[in-house]
Amino acid sequence: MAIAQPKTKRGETSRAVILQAALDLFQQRGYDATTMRAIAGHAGVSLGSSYHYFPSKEHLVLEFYRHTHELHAAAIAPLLSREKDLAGRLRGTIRAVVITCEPFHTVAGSIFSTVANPSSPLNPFGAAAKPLRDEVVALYGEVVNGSDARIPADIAEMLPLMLWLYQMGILYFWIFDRSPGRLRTLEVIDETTDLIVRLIALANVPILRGSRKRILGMIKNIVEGRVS
Amino acid sequence: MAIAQPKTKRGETSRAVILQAALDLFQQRGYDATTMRAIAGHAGVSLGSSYHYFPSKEHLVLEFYRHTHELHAAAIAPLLSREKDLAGRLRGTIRAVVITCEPFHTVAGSIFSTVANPSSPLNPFGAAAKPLRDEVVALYGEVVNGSDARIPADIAEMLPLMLWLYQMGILYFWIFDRSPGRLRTLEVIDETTDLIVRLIALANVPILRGSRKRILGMIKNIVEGRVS
DNA sequence: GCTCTAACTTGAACATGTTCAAATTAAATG
DNA sequence: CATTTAATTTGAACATGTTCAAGTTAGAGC
Repeated sequence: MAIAQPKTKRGETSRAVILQAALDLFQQRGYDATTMRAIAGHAGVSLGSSYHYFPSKEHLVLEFYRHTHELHAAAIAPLLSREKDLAGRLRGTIRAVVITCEPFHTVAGSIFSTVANPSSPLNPFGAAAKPLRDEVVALYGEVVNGSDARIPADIAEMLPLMLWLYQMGILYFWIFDRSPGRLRTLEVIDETTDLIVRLIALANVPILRGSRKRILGMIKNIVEGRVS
Repeated sequence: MAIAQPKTKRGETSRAVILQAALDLFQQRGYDATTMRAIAGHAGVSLGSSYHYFPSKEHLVLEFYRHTHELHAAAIAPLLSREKDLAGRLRGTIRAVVITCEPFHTVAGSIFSTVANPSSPLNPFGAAAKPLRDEVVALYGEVVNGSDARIPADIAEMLPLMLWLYQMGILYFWIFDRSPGRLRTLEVIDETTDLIVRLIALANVPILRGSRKRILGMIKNIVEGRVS
């Protein structure tokens, strides 16, 4: 059940070659059409060997996610060091998510369901996904903190986590998007990022103070029980 | 692939007995632990016979949902004819959802993932789920329209659909909720329903007019491409 | 170089969702 | 009642994720 970390050169090679085969096949054929036997076959190892390094097919998906996250982080590095406007940073970051994931669009649907499953070890709120989740949330922390926007402290505290959630929402929309070039998703991104920045600015309006406090308090309360 | 409607007394009986066995076993053992062979066995029919009436195990889940929806609708009927306050109607309705679903809490997790899968015929945004989805949205229409709240027309138009989405969000929270008596979910319901009503009232504040129009326009735009 | 142990590898076996061609049943038709 | 036809039922067969006991390999300790 526990993931066996390779303790040998040979083991490392095996793990790497299995993972690479899995990534290739997922991308080529999609999640469902990629059998564990095919992965093992392409990797040149036996079926049982794959299970030595990856306790289940789902665990290979987690690596898949890590892979796309690294692509994404690399893609937005220039933007984050150049752009200071919050809306620009946010829009660029989220656009880069769907652009990075575009080659995996056909895969994404079936993967999403395994990930949304609360009883799956991979679900985004669970323990196994924590390291990756923390990385993504930290990335949004950088998006927020590197901007010249002046954001109230109580909002700034929760914002990265909420943007991570927002990103998942966009991805879910993107999965369904059949428009050419995924234009509809890009439109929605432009509109929502603008809106988010606008709402943050509005949060200081006196009449909204009360609701703002309540919303933030509630989110904090909710988050503590789940993503901790 | 297409669902075979029974055309005989005998066929109707078979379908009913299979469905009943499935509902029982799902509730007793959960989705994953209930095998198609067990369902067939308990129903006293052969494995192949089950597939004659239900193209897949997932299709049995849809019937499970319909079942809980009917329980829910019956449970809130008295409330809807008595209570006129929007917050009260909303709170009571959503509370009734989680209370109705409580016996299925252990099942719900694994079911959720099959339903969230965009490639599944059962995903809430898809065609197969439309009849049931329409019923639920209509129910929220009744929650809204039967209240004495004065709601701007543009909001009233979208509100039932958004409340349906809100209900799904609550259910997703509820699935994770391990607190005794599922108290945390009930708390969140109380807070969020209040908040929703408050935000609807705030939507008329002049400074929010612009954002309100944009948000509603965007939601309308999004919804048209998916839940149509 | 030999031995021993832990790491690694293997493939058969199992469980379960799904398919399908053949057998059976029931009802309509004459 | 006999025949025909469509509906229904069946269980074997298949694909695939997963497990596991047994075999193989490589490196540490001497």
